[in-house]
Amino acid sequence: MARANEQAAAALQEYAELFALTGGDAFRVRSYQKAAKAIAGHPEDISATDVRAVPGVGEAIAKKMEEFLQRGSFRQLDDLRGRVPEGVRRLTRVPSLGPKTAITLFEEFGIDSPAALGEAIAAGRLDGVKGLGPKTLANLAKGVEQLEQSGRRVHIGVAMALAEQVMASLTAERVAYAGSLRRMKDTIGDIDILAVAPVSVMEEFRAQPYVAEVIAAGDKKTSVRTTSGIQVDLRVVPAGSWGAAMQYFTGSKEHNVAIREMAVKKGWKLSEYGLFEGERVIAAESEEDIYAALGMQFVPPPMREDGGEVRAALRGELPEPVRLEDLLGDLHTHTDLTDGIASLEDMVAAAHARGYSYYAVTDHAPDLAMQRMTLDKALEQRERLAKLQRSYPGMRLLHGTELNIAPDGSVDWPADVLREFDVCVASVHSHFGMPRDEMTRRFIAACENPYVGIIGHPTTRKIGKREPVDADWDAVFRAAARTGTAMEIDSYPDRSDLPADLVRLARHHGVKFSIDSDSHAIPHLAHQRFGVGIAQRAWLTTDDVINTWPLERLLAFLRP
DNA sequence: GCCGTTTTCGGCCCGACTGTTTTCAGTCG
Repeated sequence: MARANEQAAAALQEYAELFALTGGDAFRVRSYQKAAKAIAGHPEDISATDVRAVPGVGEAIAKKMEEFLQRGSFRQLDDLRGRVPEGVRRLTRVPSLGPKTAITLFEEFGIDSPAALGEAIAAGRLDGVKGLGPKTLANLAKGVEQLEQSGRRVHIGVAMALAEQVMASLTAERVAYAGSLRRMKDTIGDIDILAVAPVSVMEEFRAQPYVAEVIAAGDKKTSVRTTSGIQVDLRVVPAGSWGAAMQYFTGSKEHNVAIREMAVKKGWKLSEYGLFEGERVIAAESEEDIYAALGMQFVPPPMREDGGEVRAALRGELPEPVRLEDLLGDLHTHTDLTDGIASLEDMVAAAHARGYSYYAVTDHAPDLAMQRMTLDKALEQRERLAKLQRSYPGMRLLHGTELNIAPDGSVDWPADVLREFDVCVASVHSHFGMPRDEMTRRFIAACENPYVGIIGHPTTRKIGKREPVDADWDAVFRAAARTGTAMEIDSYPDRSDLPADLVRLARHHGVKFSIDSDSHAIPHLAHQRFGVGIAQRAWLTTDDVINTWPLERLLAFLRP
């Protein structure tokens, strides 16, 4: 995805939020949001083409975007930023707190941040206020607490985009990211970048426009806080110690402790500069050399969590984790027939360009009323897909649907409709707060539907925004294994759902998985790499992942 | 602010849930 698109879309999205907070017309807010979404998902770089070509962008938004491309902001955005404190914007991050309440809290009570809201509630300053009863206040207090707990961590999509931007901005012989980002954790606290470069790279780094504050500036390490609030550490390392430095700074700390203990037992010393026997260098230039010298298999970064990988690697029993290139297709994607922004034809063309053997289109079904889906529309799409199939002899197009799992576990359509789809993904989209036992029954009922092949984004969490639902996952996974229902690893980075610990648990029960992008735009197709990271963290092999399987095996699995 | 086999103004994805209210506002997907 072009960086200019992302940044321009983020500015427009921010403007939409601020516009709503200042009481702006709701339809205009929606226009801005819609345009922001379309720009972010537009395959062409808007700094190189006319932004008016993006659907939902008219003259007024185009002017704003052109000004943004010129100078990194636009006048109306500057105005509103000056009028609304940053903390008031963060108020709307509190679940169930929207723009109307946020602006009231600010204007009438001077509450200008989630923390201030927490204090006001605790002090009883909002008791008896019209529209804010005791339950609402209790909910808001809980929401504030959740928000504070999630801290400054960001999801991997945000961190990866920033890391790639930083790496592209530096002049270096060699540059890479390490740390929890390289281990593909779903949330990232700060970003570690390693470089082989002259010391002048530090000055170049500090002068970048994304740097808001320099925290520490030295020859070997520079730390900055970026404009997005994320800390980035840049370390310059000697070329000869590259592997040792990557190994050391990738972590995890626990993994490194285990590795270093092994080195000590052999009378050696492992540091960020290399593996040494006294003064003699045993290995330092590559990570592979270091692991080999220690008599163990190379451990892929996502598996470096001291979760048994050291022992397995010493015995040569480390499984070969699934790789991005093992995926033969994507089984959960959307088009503009529901809430995607790209047409069926464009999505399929983009999927073909990625070299897939098969590709499923799974737009929403009628129970999600806002999507205005009907059976007629679905059948019409099936015909279009069948016609399109003729143009793609090497890629099998699968007609699927993303069903909605109702509170009782039922889905949108009866059996005679479901059986005609190639792929039925079923997901929870509402009633997130059901009690644990009811939620468990809900998932089990969905698994027991013979036509449901995949449970989509099972926990429904959104990182930093919505907590996972509560269910007895052991019971759900047992049902999934028994009924041959795959659990999805939804690769959309703010979902990252299932998370790795639950994937491990599910695998233990014998569950299979589908690593899907849940794409709503062409650039989202590439998000599968994040799902592969989750799968690697959970030690999944190709045998565990149904969309690495050849078409015939996949279809046999999905068929009731 | 965008858009048009509704064509330059008047619509704009619709419905449900929650907590508040006594008929509704705000939020969410």
